[in-house]
This record gives sequence, structure tokens and C-alpha cells, in this order.
Amino acid sequence: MSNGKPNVVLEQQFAHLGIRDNPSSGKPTAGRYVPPHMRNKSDRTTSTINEIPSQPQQQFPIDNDNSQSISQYNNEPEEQVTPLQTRRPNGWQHQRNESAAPAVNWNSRNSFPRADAWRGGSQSEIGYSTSQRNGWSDRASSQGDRYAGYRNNRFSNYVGNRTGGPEEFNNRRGEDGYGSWRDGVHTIAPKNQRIERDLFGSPDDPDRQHTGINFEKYDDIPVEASGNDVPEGVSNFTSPPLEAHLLSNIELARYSTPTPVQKFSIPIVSNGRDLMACAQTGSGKTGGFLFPILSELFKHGPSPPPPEQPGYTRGMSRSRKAYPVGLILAPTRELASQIYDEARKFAYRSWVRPCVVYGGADISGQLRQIDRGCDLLTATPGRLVDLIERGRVSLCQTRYLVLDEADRMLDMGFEPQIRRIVEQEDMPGVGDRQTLMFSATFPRDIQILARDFLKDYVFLSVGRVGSTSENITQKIEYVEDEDKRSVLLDILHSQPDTDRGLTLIFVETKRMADMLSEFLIQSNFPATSIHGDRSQRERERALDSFRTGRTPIMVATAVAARGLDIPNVTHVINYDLPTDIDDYVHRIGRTGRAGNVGLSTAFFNRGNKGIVRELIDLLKEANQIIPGWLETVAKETQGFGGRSSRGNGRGNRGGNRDYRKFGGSSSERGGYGGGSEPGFYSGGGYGGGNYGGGYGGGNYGNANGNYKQSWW
DNA sequence: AAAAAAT
Repeated sequence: MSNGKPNVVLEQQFAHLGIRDNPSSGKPTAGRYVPPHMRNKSDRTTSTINEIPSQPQQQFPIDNDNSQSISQYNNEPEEQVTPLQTRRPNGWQHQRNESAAPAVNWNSRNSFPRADAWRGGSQSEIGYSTSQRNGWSDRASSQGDRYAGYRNNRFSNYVGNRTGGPEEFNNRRGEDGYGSWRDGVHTIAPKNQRIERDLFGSPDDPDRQHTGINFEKYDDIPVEASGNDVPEGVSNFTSPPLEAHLLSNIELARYSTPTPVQKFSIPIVSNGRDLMACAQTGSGKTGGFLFPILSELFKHGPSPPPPEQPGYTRGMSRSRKAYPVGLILAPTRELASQIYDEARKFAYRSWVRPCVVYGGADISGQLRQIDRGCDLLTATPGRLVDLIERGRVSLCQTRYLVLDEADRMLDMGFEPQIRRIVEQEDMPGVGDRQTLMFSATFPRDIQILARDFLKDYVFLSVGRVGSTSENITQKIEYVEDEDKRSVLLDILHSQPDTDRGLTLIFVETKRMADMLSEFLIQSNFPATSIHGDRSQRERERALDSFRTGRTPIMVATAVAARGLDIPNVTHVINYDLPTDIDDYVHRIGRTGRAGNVGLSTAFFNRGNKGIVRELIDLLKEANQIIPGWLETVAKETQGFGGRSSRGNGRGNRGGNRDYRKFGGSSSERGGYGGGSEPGFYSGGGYGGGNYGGGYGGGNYGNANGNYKQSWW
């Protein structure tokens, strides 16, 4: 039994993990990578293997893999997982009876039930035949037995799984923090203090005190909702409309008031509607989709098992297939991991098992994880496609599809993969699922693309919470390329040490990220870097080291620009400005989160004149000081047609507007025919006078009866 | 031109 192994054995096993060039590890061994979401943080043991002689004259803790000095500052073994108590599978219980079916004929081929049909069901309305039911029961019992063994082991240790078989799993009911759905009844697992601490932290832990969301300020944030029959927003977390158990998890997470995006997304989702939401991350976007989706899942339970798959051999199938009911797609691995961490909180004690898969990490661990149950899957596209190709994931049961950072997911790099997943696999069509899209920016052309994935959606625009609003002070400095390093050093030196804030520095290339972080480290600054050429482990370690303040400076490429919720980033420096203004919006949105103040500094020179016009517009809208020289550059640049790079029809202005309503000027409309959407406003466009001064005082004209507006 | 995302 793995638990009986003396610690020293474990230490030897882990001695090489996560530590490159570790002098104490002898020759390098291939270690099994354990991704962060699968580590059991609360049960780590402290070991001594990392106590390497300290580096001479290192003023700061440095997280720099190139300098072989990672672990000396880090008392915690990075990759260690300590086994929990394991038990023999005595008295397994069916935690989840797959035969408990909602009141829908799920067997109709090629016709997936609509969400409303599913929602309406109750046991008494069951419309399937006895034979079908028995078929389900048969399969359910064989599969259910296995699942009972596998599913209850989220926190079982992977060391044990590696060397031992499933018999080492811990199967005590509720031990893993997950409940069950049986005969139409949602059985909530018992509370588990250890898991609660792991998921929610202790109440007095400042790190867990929800990242400074300033609820008072939320009342000032304008929300615009457009579309047909927009449901009324809710103003509190209450049941109904939310399911009661979800409320208890929301309480555990210490969320007290719905954010503006949540106020609307809750009724929108529970009314079966699709959603396109423009809202800054940190404005409660993740809760915006997790709350309503989980609430519906808690109310209605799992789908019955899918029709018999070709090649499926009952009871003997070695590789089981996962059928997630909810699928969340994200553009970076770290963001996927972050979403999964949230999903775990709100699924706690319920029948819903969250999962996450992404590239760069050991796939076999992910396969084991989904075998234990996979109801709400968060994924990056590439790995998901891989798993679909391997026949380990099927989307035929997916009733909720979420695209996070949706404009990114639908841009040139990602769109084919998204189309493949959504349109060319077995996912139910637009009419038979609910699709939710979230991003802080929604360029017009992306909105048009997004139509393919949505039905009669509600467009939600939450006033800018943390990006271009006044709570971020945006400075633009004129700095030639060759002066950037020294100016950066000046800035960093002038930042008071007492300020425990984090500084995030964006560069355009991976090479520059390496070079600059190296330079900062040599200048004795506690810096690390994150970019796509680093290994996943390095990326995660860098992020963790930054998040915890061990290295309060991080140099990053676009990989860290979106979605990451890192509390206490007080300064974002655009060492290189991006060529796309939306990227700028996302980058500076890493600071000034949700009502807190933040500082942003950008190094501008003539190489950046491509975005000067849009940058000035943005600064104006956010009431920022615009340097005179910047206006000068803009005037010089005007000859090139001002809004450069927009020849492709991508009018960014109005990126936070429902294009159906604010169709854009005819010149920007390009070939898309913005007015062709029946029943929708193709009104005046930006120049039409409705577009005044941003969200605070703007007047969008309320004339169209199809639209309802709400303001906070 | 670059970055991200599967191996």
C-alpha cells in the first residue's frame, strides 16, 4: 500500500521532479509530471530534498530556470503529491445511477433534445419504453460499478495509481467531495473540511478574500442588454432561480452579490437563451457562466447514457468515453486551469464532476481524471481534439458550450479548430444546445463570425470594469527601442519595496521575454518569465512564483494577456506595445481588477504608430491624460488613413456594442451586410449621434421595442 | 510579424 511507504522512499521518487539540474538528484530521470490541478496541495509533506546550498549573493529570490536556482528558494517540493489514506473497495455504493433518466427520449437518433424539453422533465413524464429503460439499466449497472470505483477518487493519489491498480482507490462515500444523482434525486456529499480548505481556503486567509471585488462600485457599472425578450436581471443570489446547493457553495466562496454580468447571465441561461457577453475578466465572468450552468445541472441531473457506441463492449471496455454535459473552451492552458479551479469550488459536493484537459501535460493523468467522471469539461482546443480522436471524449451530450475569450477563440488562429469541435464532431447543433460567449472585447467581424454558433442570443455589454476605466491610470511614455531597458530599470527602481504589488511586463516576442527576464535577473530584480516556448511546468512555476510574490516581476508574451486573474498586479508595463488595440485592452486589464486601482505604463515609439489612433480614442474614453506628442504622432500618421489595419472590416470601435444594433458605418460594413439581419436595428452607426462619451453618460436611444435596456 | 494551441 503506497501509504505505507516510508517518506524517504517518496522523497527518492520525487527527488527529480520539477527540478532541472538539481545537484542532489543525480542523473536526470524522467519524472511524471503532475499538473497543478491534480496535485493535492493540502497534503503535501515537507521534504528536505530541495535544500540545496544557497546561491551566493542573490539579493532576491529568483525564479529563473536558466540559472538552476529555482528550488533553493522554494521549500516546497514542486511536484509532490502525497497519498491519502487508501482503502479497499469494500461495500462500494453506486454513487450515481446512470439509469436515472430525465424525462426525455434521449434515444431519438440524430435529434438531440432541446434544452427546454430537458428542463421540463420529471420522472413521471418519462417517455421511453421499458426495453430502452432496461437497456440503460444494464449498462448503467456495469458502468456504474466501475464508475463508483473510479469516480470517488479525485483526491486519490497518483503515485498509488501509477504503481497500483484501482483497488487502491479510496471509495468511501463522499470522500472525494462529490455527490451523486440517483433516481432523479440529487444526493449531496457530506462536508469535508480538508477539501473545503483546499478549495476555498480558510476565511481569514487574505489570499482567498476574493481579489478585492468592490461591490459598491459595481452599482455604478452600466449594463446594456440587447436582443429579443431579454430576461429581467436578478439582483441577489437567491433560490430560485439558483439551485439551493449552488448557493451554499457560492457562500463558501464568499461571494455575496452577483456582479453585473452574473445578474443577467443567470436568468438568460435558465431561460434557455444563448449569450454573447462583453465583460472584463475579474468582473465575475467565470461565475457568469459557471453559476447558471451548474445551477441547471444540479436541478436536472445528468443526461442518460448515450446510445450504444459502435465498438463498445459492455463491461469489458478498456477505454471509457466521457460525455461532458458542459464544455468550456479557453485559449491558454493557464486560463483553462484557472477556470477548472473555479468549477471545482462550485461543483463541490454535487454530482457534477469538473475536469480539465490541455496540452503540454501528461495525457495519461488527464485520461484517468476523465475516467473518474467528466461532466463539466474545460479544455484547450488542441488537446480536446486529440481526446476526441482517441475516442475518449464525445460531445454528443453537450448541452452547454462556453467560449471564454471568445474573440480570441474565433480569430484566425483558432477558428478552424473551434469549427471542427463545434460543427464537425458529434456536438448537438445550435438549436439543441446553449452557447455562451464571453470576452472583454468583441470586434464586429468576430461578432458576425460568432453568429454561426449562436441562436437568438442576448448581447450583454458590461461597462468596462477594470480595463479602460478610470481606475487604471494609463501612462504612455515615448521610449526608443534602445532606451527601453534603462527606462524600465528606472521605473522598477523607483517602485517602493514596501509596495508588495506585482509588476507584469509585456513584450511581443518569446525571445524578448527570455532576454528581458535574463537582463532583469542580472540586474538583481526578482523576475521570471512566461511564454509559449517554455515547458508547461516552467510556465506554471513562473505563474505561481509571480502570483505568490516570490518573484514579483514577470515578463510575459501574449500568453498571459487574457483572462488570468492574478490579484495584486499593481503595474502593467507594455515594454512592447501590441499591434492590436484589443490586446492592449486585455493586457492592462490584468491590473486594476474589479474596482481596484492599477497603473499601466506603455513604451511608445514610432514603430507603434499603427495603433496610435485607437490608443488615443481609448485614452480619451477612459479620461486619461493624452501626451501632446502622441497627438502629434497621430496627426503625422493621419495620411495613412487613420484607422489603419481596419481595412479588413474589423471596426474595433463598437467592439463592445451589439453589432446588430450598432451596425457600424456603411464604410466599415464591408461585405458583411450589417443591415441584413432581419428584425434588427442597423441603425445610425457610430457617427449617428448615439455614440456619446462612453458608458457613463451615453445615451443609446431606447426606441426599438425589441430591445430592453437596463442600467445600473 | 508574433503568439497561442496536440504530439
